[in-house]
Amino acid sequence: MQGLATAHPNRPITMKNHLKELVDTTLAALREAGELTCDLPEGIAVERTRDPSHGDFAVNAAMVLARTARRKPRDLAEAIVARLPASPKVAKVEIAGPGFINFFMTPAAFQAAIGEVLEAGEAYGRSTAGGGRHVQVEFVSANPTGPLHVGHGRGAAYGATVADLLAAAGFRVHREYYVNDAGRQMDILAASVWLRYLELCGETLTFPANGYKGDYIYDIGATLHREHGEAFRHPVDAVFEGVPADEPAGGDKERHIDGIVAKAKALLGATSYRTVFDAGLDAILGDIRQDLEEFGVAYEEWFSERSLVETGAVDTAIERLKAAGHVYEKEGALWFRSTDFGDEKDRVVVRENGVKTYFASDIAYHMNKLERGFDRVIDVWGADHHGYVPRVKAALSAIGDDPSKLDVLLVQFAILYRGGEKVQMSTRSGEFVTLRELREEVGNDAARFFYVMRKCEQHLDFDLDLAKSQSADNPVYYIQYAHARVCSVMRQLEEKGLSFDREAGLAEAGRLTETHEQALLASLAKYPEVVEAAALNHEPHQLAHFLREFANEFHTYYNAHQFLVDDAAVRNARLALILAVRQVIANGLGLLGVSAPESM
RNA sequence: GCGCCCGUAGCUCAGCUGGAUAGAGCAUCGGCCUUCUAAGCCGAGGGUCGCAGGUUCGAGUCCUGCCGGGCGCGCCA
Repeated sequence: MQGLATAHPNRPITMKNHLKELVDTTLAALREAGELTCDLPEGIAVERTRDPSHGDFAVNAAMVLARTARRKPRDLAEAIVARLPASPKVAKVEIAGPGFINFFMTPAAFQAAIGEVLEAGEAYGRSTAGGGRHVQVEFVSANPTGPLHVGHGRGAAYGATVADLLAAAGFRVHREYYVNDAGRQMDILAASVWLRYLELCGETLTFPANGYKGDYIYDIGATLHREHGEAFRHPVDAVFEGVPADEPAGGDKERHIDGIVAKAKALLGATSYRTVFDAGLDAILGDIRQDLEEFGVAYEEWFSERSLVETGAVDTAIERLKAAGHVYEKEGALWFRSTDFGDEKDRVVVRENGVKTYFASDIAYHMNKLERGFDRVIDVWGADHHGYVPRVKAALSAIGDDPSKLDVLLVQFAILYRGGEKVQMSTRSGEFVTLRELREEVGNDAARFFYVMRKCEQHLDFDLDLAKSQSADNPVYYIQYAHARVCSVMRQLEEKGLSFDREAGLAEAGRLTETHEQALLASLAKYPEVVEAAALNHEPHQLAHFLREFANEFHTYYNAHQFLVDDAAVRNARLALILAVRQVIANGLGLLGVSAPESM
């Protein structure tokens, strides 16, 4: 009853993989015997059937082989079935339709899942598909110029879940946040903080149109004022003297803000400027870290862009592009000829004014990633950055790295709805909906779940009312409720003075003959396949959908049958089953970053 | 104009990388609580998979061309 010798006690092989092995063995045997002379084409797969009358699994090998082997699918199917090794898990094999080989699994094969789940516990669903390969997942990486908003939230939930799924699938995962702590936007932040600070010192000024206007800038300015007094105070006249006019005054807001940044650096001097700069960076980055931590999102590394600049990595990257002959000068700027690698236009790496572009840092960063020896590098970006993918891959190609090691996963926008109406978000006025506000409104569990409910390339309609509702309509509560119900049954067991014997339950698994029970057993066995597929395809929504359906199967069972029955054999078997259900729900929700409450 | 993503039931979406008769939830209508939590369950109706071609044993899925929606096309990040 324990399956084949290939099964590891703690890492039970899935039924699907078991059948795949049987088929592979058979095909190899056929070739050795000379019955099959052609090579094996791609696409031979074991699939779950949709219709139970077709068995539990189907293999398409005969149809896929038909053309290259120049034989009729049904003849091939018969040849395969004739050589198929016997398995205690397989009850019956049939050839059907155009040449499908349908497998009917034994009840014992399904019942074994309960023991496997309870034995593995939290580890159930983990696999070694990743083979310990080292994969980096970089996600969120929002500029530390303000709090995370709801758009970042989706990237956070998605990236964290993809990372956790990959870890569950046997990859070594390195989660990383790229901190853009260098560059113009950060200088603008520092200038914004400084101006608010000057206001607190008593200066009166017109705040730049292009400055950061959020309330948090005041807070940082206030902290600065509290800790350093008037050490950084300069008269406004000196600050604005010679600075190009701002946009509302008929000027250019970009030139205006750049002028103020230059003044800040000049008036404050390097050391003081750095203090102001760091006050902004540290406050905002600290806030982001705390926000993500509270959201259940953890990182192995916070990688500093500034460190790339300071170690000369950016210069090295440009030198490598130059040495490879893919750089030229035009109109005073230094260009990377990315069109040689499929990009639609060439890109500037060093501007006319001598300042390196963000893209230059990013080339250095991705070079650095591959140098660190990751087998795969995954970037999770907002979909509005999709135009950026070709140029990064072009840069990797240009310096002789392998661009296929980089996967960029593009996450579409999340649109919030409240009362059926779109929630307006405008970053311009500084009045955006922050991730923290969202978490406070709907809770971490609903936020994490809703964010990954859809494929990443699908626009997400985030219904705030639904996320908050405590009803069956809300998939999060629906799934959590299934978990809580099992816990409740176990509490009732004690209150009623009844006993539960797990070993007896496993031994009596043959008593689980109801259709509801068989559906649950099949789902228990399917769960590891779902985790693996969700991980390899970077599709957390597959797991979310599975859990919704799985919870439905449980609620149906709950309503149809009593678990705490007098017949001890049946009771033990049913309780063992629902404990396994509880374990799978807890494991699945855990991978999604959602809690599994014991009572609701 | 060019590029990327999306188009499946009234609404929101799945569809396991090309398989067998296209599925859920919501909404609508009709049932189920003296029994382990009704935060639940059961049933019914609802479809030209945007349109037109093509590839093959087989297409919602792959290719081409249109149509519609979103996003992007800076010496910004």
